[in-house]
Amino acid sequence: MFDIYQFLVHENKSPYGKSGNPAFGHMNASLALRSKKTQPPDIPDIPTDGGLMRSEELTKVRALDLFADMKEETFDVMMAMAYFQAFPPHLHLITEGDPSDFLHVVVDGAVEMFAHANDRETTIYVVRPYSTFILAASALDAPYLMSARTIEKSHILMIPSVDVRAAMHACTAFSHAIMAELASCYRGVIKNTKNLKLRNATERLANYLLYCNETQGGHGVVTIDIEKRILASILGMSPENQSRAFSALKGHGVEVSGNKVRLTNIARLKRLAKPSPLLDDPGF
Amino acid sequence: MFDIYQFLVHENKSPYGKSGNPAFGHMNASLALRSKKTQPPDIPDIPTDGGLMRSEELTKVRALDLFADMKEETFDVMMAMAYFQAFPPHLHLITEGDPSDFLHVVVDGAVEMFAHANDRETTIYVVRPYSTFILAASALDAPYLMSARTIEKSHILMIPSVDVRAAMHACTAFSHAIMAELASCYRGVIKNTKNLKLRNATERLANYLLYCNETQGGHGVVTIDIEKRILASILGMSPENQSRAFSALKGHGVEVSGNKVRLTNIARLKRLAKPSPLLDDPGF
DNA sequence: CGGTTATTTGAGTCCGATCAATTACAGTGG
DNA sequence: CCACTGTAATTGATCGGACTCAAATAACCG
Repeated sequence: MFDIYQFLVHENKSPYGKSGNPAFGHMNASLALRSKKTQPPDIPDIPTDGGLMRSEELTKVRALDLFADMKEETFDVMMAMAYFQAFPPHLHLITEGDPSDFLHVVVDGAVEMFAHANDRETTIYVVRPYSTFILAASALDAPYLMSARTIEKSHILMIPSVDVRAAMHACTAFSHAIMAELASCYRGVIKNTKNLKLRNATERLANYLLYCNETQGGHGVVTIDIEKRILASILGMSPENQSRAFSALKGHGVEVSGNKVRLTNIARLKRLAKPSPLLDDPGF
Repeated sequence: MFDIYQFLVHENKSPYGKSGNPAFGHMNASLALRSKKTQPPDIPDIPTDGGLMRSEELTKVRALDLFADMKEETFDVMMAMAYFQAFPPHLHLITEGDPSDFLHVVVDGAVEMFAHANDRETTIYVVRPYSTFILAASALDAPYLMSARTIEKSHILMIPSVDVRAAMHACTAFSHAIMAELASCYRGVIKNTKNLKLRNATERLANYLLYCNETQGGHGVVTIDIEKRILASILGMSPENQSRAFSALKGHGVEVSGNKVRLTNIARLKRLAKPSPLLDDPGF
């Protein structure tokens, strides 16, 4: 299902966003070769453990909506062209403007999608397993509109875009699945836009907490599973402002300590947040 | 080609947006029946002139990227199910949350797409001929995420979503075209998001003017072909603020009078606007 | 021409960003 | 185990961009 909270955007001028391990922060990903077809850039001085997915992982990838209905043969041919690779945290994976050589599937870890203009940086969304990113660019053979970096140590499956397009022509079910995925992504970004423009910072944070509560069992105990700095980015505010938004929510049944949040009065919080399926529900 | 300036968003609390002919402003569209299959809502007390497209119009529709490669037969079958309808200005066409019964093709006029939340209204984008709207919802059989109203008297072709989906299953070329269109739309909204978040109001206006200049011959004479109020909405600012942004641009080679704008120093304006293909170029 | 709507201009306010400084925290190495 | 280091998070103070409200002017339309 599609998740709008992966599609919230933030202008980020602060120096925070550019941190990371200086040994990796500004390098491109190294890629262990596993196929003959497309040659990925090979930078051998970064430790990696490229190789085969475990069968459990492959099963989960196969089960993605995007691939679930693919013909066996098409899937196998496409996967034979793919690379599976481990990346350290804070590694720059792709750069906006570059040609979209690969469709990426996050199998483990987390990847931050972001963009630049002027001298500002914006986090667009965060991708977690199991899901794909830059499908649109791959499908159109167009340049990336966003850059990507790992947040944590991550395992990523990289399928050459040419092979994705070949598979799409070979298998109707796959092309329909791509279509559905893109439609869903489109709607996600539209919802994100509505969220950003129709709600203020505090309302956005409140809705995010309510959304987390839903996905985490609905018991009023929420764990924020990304850095607050990135969450602020995702929710479209500065870290300082987010801190103040949390304070503002204390009067509405929200208790924060570190990355744990307790919602003690969900009805009250909803009165403030006014959640709407046309804005918040994935898959609506 | 895809146009990001149809995908700029604005929070609009002002009463301006809700104006229009009071006789039509809050009614749903009436539709003259032309086919047996899907029954559109029929509100006969609004004058309409539903009927057949002129062959020139049909040719233009057929030439859309979305339909150009369709099999003759599939196209004809689908079009036999469609309605062609004239609507007066400021007529409310569709409402967010409603099921997406039709794919709309604007053949003449202009349609404003907008959305609500809390008590605010946001204009998402404007559709002009020849192009479609709410393809994503039609393809997924999902509810509309946006509402739509005519800006001017408009001629709109309405194709029942069920027939769009049937055609998509009957014709691979069509499903691929839908896929490409959705990918392009997705990228447009991402660009819009970047535009909104990485540029301030004045920069957004400056880039819009540069974009208009490109599409209108590049001679430094630009006509703004929508109400300034709606443009402000499209560019993500209040009308008042837009007025001030125009003033701010006077020092950068911009002369405004009514809806005519002269760009007397394009290099200077570009220095301010910093246009980027990853943000401004349709089809990039 | 008169009435309506759109645009502009001005004044004041507020939300959120920025700057600066402190506190909290995680990882590192002694 | 505890300083040391660097980053994240919070807090306070200030600033600025954009919104709101109000009113005047301009454009539009019947």
